[in-house]
Parts: sequence; structure tokens; C-alpha cells
Amino acid sequence: MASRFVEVLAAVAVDQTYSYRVPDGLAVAVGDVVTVPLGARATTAVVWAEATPEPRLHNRIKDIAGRLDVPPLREELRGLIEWMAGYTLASRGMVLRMALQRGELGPERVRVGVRVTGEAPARLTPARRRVLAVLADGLVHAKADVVLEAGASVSVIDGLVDEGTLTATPLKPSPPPEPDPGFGAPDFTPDQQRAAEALRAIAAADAFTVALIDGVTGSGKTEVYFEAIAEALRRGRQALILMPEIALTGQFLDRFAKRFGARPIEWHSELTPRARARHWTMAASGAARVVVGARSALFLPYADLGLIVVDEEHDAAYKQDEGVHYHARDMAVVRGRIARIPVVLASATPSLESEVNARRGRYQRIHLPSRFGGAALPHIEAIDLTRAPPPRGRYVSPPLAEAVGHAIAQGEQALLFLNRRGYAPLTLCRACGHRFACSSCDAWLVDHRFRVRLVCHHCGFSMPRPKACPQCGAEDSLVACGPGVERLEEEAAALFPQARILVLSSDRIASIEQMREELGAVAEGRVDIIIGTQLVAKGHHFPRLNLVGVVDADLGLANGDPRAAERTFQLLNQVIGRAGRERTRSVGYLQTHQPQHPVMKALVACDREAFYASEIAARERTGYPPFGRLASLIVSAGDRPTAEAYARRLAALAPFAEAVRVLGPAEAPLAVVRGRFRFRLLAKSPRGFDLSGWLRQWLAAAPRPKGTLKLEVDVDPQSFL
DNA sequence: AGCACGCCGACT
DNA sequence: GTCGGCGTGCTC
Repeated sequence: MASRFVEVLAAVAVDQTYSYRVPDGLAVAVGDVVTVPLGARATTAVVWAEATPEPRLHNRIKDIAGRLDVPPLREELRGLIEWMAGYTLASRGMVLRMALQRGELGPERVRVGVRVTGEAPARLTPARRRVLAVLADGLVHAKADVVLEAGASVSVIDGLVDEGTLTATPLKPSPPPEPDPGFGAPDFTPDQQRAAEALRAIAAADAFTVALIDGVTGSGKTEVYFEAIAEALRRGRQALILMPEIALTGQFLDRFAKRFGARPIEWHSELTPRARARHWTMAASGAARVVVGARSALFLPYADLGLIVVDEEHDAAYKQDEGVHYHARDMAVVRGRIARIPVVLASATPSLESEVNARRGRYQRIHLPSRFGGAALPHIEAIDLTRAPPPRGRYVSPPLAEAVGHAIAQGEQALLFLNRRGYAPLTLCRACGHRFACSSCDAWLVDHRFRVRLVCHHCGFSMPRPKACPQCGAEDSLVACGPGVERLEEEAAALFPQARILVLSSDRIASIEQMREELGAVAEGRVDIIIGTQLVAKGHHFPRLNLVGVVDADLGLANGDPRAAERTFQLLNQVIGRAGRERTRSVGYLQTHQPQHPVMKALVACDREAFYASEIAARERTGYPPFGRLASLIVSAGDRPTAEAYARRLAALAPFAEAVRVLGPAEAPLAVVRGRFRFRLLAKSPRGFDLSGWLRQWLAAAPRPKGTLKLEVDVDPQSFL
């Protein structure tokens, strides 16, 4: 019989598929996960197509080593992988690797069941007696349960199995409890009711559509999109909810359980390998009815995905900036199109991209204009720091301090928001002016008092805070400049000595679990003042919080990035929106040096429309996204001349296209990171231009980077400085 | 991505 | 002499 050959895509950094022979007796189909010998090792791979290999390859073709006992990758997911590789310029193998979770599917735990055979054991010890007592009913019991109930070790049971007194059988894993679409009937306002109806209709349509739920903070977006999930469940299909990783809180899982009577299946970076393998398989078998996960949950091999929800769709955390550069929100829309299913985007402050798509009618807008349960949006006031400055060396202005004091005296909570980790962003010597900078990055070292070290936020370098200046030797001459959350904590403790203060900052939080606990403490009212970085902005519900003070509202506007205004508007809106979820009166204060800035004015006036109108006009005028397309190329090398020379060479080799402009090379915004010198090129094209194709042409003409040189391509970069 | 192969310096 | 550092290129 003639041999059968297939094309196989290996989960390694290679774009090409390779031909393999299917050994006799092995049944494989396109989409099956296999192991193949590749070079000197074995790799996980996926059968990509049938093949008739080139004759000249014949003596080099190897056999597929074996087939993995996991569900195959369906056409839909293979299509997504192809599309993403084409769009992002990553190799197909690397994109596949993401879908297979680093190319290794961890071993799944096989639960073993045991039952008595009727044969008597040769010897009867006390431990054996207890085991047999537990199994006296003759039914199959899980081995782990018997160990627990009989108080005997595993070896006792294994010994009895060896003697034939017990038989062991693999136990089918018990399916997780299923969410029930009819469990907790929600009590909706007329607005919410209308929105829920629209979403139910969208979820029922079984077609690719994109809906944008645009609802103010606290409007009950989540409960409303749950109705779309319920509809998908009623139709027997799976649903996926994507969230920024940090927003995957216990609080959210509880809200889900309240509506559906069971928790969803989680997918995030902190799952153990076992749980990872189990959840992967449950997605593939369909046992996972609803998956809630961070961006990588988009690449699970769902058996029958019927709906994707992207919560907080504007969040920058959806952009992956390492390895394969992709934006999970955009890829969710692509997966929806490939799978012909609806995609629901939700945000209180939509990204400009989604807002423009909604205005053009490409996305269906579902508007939730008011807060749920009679709660009102916070009243927002700007505090002009030029008129009411804080005392020297302090960062909380008198009006804000007074408001916080008043709030906690009333038994309410206050949140002071400052998007800066550590104690102070800069340390300098009073005597000689020496500034502590990172030796391998173009950045100052941040003073972290909690860790008692000076830390680089870009490469992780840290050193103990010295007593004397390394430059001039002066003692006790070092001064901390500027505020970080730790310094703010010190100030708050001095202002309100009786208050219970909690700092929520990513470097203080060891795990998702720990964060869930700390947020629980806040929700239960065991904290008076919360001091937090942007971590607090993401989707948490603080029922007793009625005052938010933004300590430095201008912080995000300082760099010249065209997206800075959008980012700041979204972040501040989100943070202030934490307040007054359950009360009618709540306040947000913005400490700013520029109260006339369009972002501040829009926030104070609660005039979203004005903000979007001016921002859309500016992007349109300059041809920035979504009115034009961008790709960034970052060239880096161990020394500056090498990086610059290659970047210039690249620029000279750019293929001519009427529509495309190449800007640069210029030194990247962070010119040195981890001792690598970085230059940046930017390609700018009109909408609708095939930028990926043009980039591929460009890179094919360029010499491949050698030595320490590295080239990173980012299509649709998030920061486009 | 991971591994072998190759070419250079410093040691039992 | 050869052990081992990393830089380069290939994997059906």
C-alpha cells in the first residue's frame, strides 16, 4: 500500500509546514494534535493538510511519532491562526504555540476509582480493614476519597490492587456544574431591559455581528451582557468572556454565579499546569459552557463557540507586546467573523476605534445612559493646583484633604488614585545633583521604601538605597523627588492617623488570590482609605466608596503620544466611576495644573460627546488610527551604532508605495532598555491598505538581522509616539 | 523555539 | 592537547 503523507505545522518559531509520513496503523486527520521528530527532538505539532511531498524530499521524510489524545483543532481555530500569522507577521508556528499553550499540553490528572472484587486479601492489617470497610458497598469509589475516608495511605490501596482484592478503573472526570440560563432572573430597569432584548436578539441570530455596549460606569453592563450569554447557553452553545487579567476577580465570578447558579471556567496565567490542561480539554469537549479569561482564552479550541464578550474593550492590557504582537479585542472580532458568531464589546469609555465603528454603523450600539438602582454618577470637580497647591513636599491639596477627612468621618471610604508605584520616581543628591539612573536602561531608579531598594521599572534591576552619594560621598544628602503611592500612604497616615489605609499596587500583590482577598477587605468596609495605582480602576465594585481623589490627573498627558488624551480620559473616567455605586451622592476630584485641558473639561462637564468629537476630529486630521494604519518596527542591538546603521539600511530598502510613508528611524521613546539600544521606524498608510503584505515585502528585501541585532514588528501599535 | 555544529579562548 | 563559551543556521 502506498504511504500517506501530511503537512504538519510544528509549534516552533517556523512559518513553514513540513511533510511527514503517516505510519501504517495510525489514524490521523487534519487538525489532530501529534508529536513529530523535528531535528534532534520531538515537538508538538498539528496536522495542517493532506500532502503530496516533493520527490526530492523522499529520503528525508520522517514518520509522525504519535497522536495525542486530545480533541483536534477545528477549522475555525486553524483559520484564526493562519489569519493572525498573516496579519501580525509572526510565524504560523509561534501563533500555534500560543493556542497550544507554549507548545506543551500538560498531562491531565487521571482519577482512579477502585472497587472490591470479592477476593479475600492474604493478610488483613488494620489499615486494610478500614479500606475494605469503606468499600463494603461494592461500588466504585474514587481512590483519593478512600484514602481520606479510611485514613490509609495510597500504598495500602495499591497493595490490595496488586493482590487482586481490589480492581482499579480510570474514572471519568466529573463535569463541572453547568451554568443555568434561567437561574437568577434579573430585575432590570427599562433601559437595561431594552439593551438586554437587543443583546438576546444578537446572540440568537447565529451570525457575525459586533455590538458595542456603551454604558456609564455602574450602569449594569455586566448583568446586561449576561443575557446574551444566557441566550447562547439556551441555544446549547459555548460563550467566552474576555477580561483584562487583573479584573478577573472573585467578585466577578460571584456575580456570574448569582446569575447562572454556577461559576464559569477560568483561564488565566496563574492556573496550575494540571488545571490548564483540564480547562483546555473542557473547552475542546464542550464541557466548559462559559469560559472567563484573559486574552489568551481567545485561542482555546472551543467545541462550539457561539458568543464572545470583550469586557472593558478599551483596556490597553488586551495588547500583547511580546512574541506575537496582537490586540485581543481585534482578534476577538476576527474570530467572530471566521466562526460566524456575534461579538459583544463593552466599555464605559469605548476605544476610539470602536466608537468610530459604532458611528459608522459597522457596530451596533447599545447604549446604557444611566446608573443602575437610582445611583447617580459622581459629581466631578477639578482642583486647580496652581491656585490651591498642597504644602511643600506634600501632594494632597487642602480641599482634597478636607473632603477625604469629611468622608471618613461619615464612615465612608475614600480612594486616592496615583498611577505611580513605589515611594518616589527620582532620587537625587542635594549636595552634587547626582541622579540615580539605571545602568542598562534610559530611566531613573524608583525609590521603593517597602522593599528598601531603588528599582528600575524597565529591567527589574535594583540596589539597596545607599547612605552616601556615590558621586560626591556626601552623607544623608539624598532626597526623594515626586510622589508614588508609598509616599502618598505616608502623607495620608500623617493627615488621618486614625484611618485604616490600604495600598493596592501591582508590586505589593503576589497573586490573583491575594488581590481577591484585599479587595474583599475593601468591600467589607475594613478599610477607610484606599491608595491605588491603575490596578484599582479595573472593574472592581467598592460598595462603600463615595469619594475618589485623583492626585495627579496630568500624569498620563505628559508624554507626547497622540493616544495620551484618550488613555487619560478612559483611565480617569474609570477610576472616578468606582465611586458612588450604591449611593446617590458621590464626588470625584481631579488635582490638575491644567483645568482648561479638553480632557479635564470633558470629565468635569461629564461631556463624553465633546471629548470624542474633538479626539475624532484630531485623528482624522492627522491620519492616525482609526483613520489611517500604523506599523512600528523596533530595531535593537547591544550598541548604538549597530542599531542605528541597520535601522537606516531598513529605511532605505522600504518598497515604494504611493500610499505609505515611512517615518524615522528615530531613537525609540525609551532609547535604552536592558542595555539594548533601540531605534524605531513607523509606517503609516491609509485605512484599507494591506499594510501586512507591504511589510512582508519590505522584510523579504532586508538583510536578516545578525548578531545582537533584533527586529520587532508591531502592526497596529498601541503607543505611536 | 531548541538543538547541533562550528569556531575561538583557558585549563584539568 | 580538549573542554566549553556563544554565534549561526536548520528543522520534513
